[in-house]
Amino acid sequence: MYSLDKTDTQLLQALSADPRSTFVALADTLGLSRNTVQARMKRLEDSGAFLGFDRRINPAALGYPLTAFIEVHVQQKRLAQIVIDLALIPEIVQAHGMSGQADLLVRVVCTDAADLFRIDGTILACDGVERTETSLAMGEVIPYRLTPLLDRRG
Amino acid sequence: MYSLDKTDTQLLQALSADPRSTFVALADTLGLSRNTVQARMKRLEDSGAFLGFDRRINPAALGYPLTAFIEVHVQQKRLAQIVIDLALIPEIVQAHGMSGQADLLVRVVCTDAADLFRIDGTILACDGVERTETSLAMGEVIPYRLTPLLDRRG
DNA sequence: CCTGAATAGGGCACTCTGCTCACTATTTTT
DNA sequence: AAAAATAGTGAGCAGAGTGCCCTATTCAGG
Repeated sequence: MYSLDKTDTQLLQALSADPRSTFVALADTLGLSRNTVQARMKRLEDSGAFLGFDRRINPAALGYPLTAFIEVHVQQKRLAQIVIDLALIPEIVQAHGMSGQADLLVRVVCTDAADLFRIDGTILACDGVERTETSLAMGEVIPYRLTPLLDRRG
Repeated sequence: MYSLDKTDTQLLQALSADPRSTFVALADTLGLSRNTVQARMKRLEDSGAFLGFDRRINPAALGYPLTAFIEVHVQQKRLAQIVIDLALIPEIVQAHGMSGQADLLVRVVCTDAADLFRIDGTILACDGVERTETSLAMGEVIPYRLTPLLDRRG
């Protein structure tokens, strides 16, 4: 496994600060040549340091202003099938398999409280799902970030 | 508030399929002129349909292969200060304020179980934090997606 | 019937990209 | 110590994409 050196970290920092910035701009910022930046970026991509590109879409713009997290308790041996069933529910935007109280942590978006109630029902209706616990997200008090981790590497 | 029409939805679909695709490519795919695509994208940007750009970085590449979710119960009137304190912990990559069982749902990354234990301790040490419940994420069984929602508008 | 919005098509200067090549340091291997 | 791999630099070039401009056409609503 490839491990990042200081220059790589600086690259990632610069990219976090401005994900749109071009190779030319990065080279300029870090005082490297464009070739070097390009080579390192390619290496980072190949090594899997990037999960990909993203133009993040606001669910609210799509008409789903509410986000909720639903803990799902299931019959564990049916887990695989349940995941397949859940994947069919469009309002589920993400799900993690968990080790802990719940078996699954599901993130859903919805139009309003009634919609959330309906989605919860749909989840409960899946064969093998035993119980759910719903929590409405009031806000993202710490928006997703990796900057502090990058900064610590100096 | 601007509401998306069919063409906008198709644009977002095409972008979800390939976030890197250029205006030229989008115009080509949808059978529109480049000017139209550019105009619509600008409108979408201005209307807040995009949350921004992202070159997603793999925390594992940074040396944090583990992800966990920690439910945090707090003295509610100290919530604001607690959020500030939590924001100082670099391993916290995201946090939501919740209405439900817990007051906060915190997402952390860590190097190993011992590291998670330490981070949990740091959270508990914050003034006003009463209790935490930690769950280790075993995997992202449904990766973040908005495609099904977009497709439904078809 | 007229107006305004959306779209299309053309054009132009500029930047970025992907690629290649030659040259220089630095480090590793033999 | 000599040879070889590795990383970086600087230059150049063709192609693609962008941002911006202007104009013509279509079409729905007043």
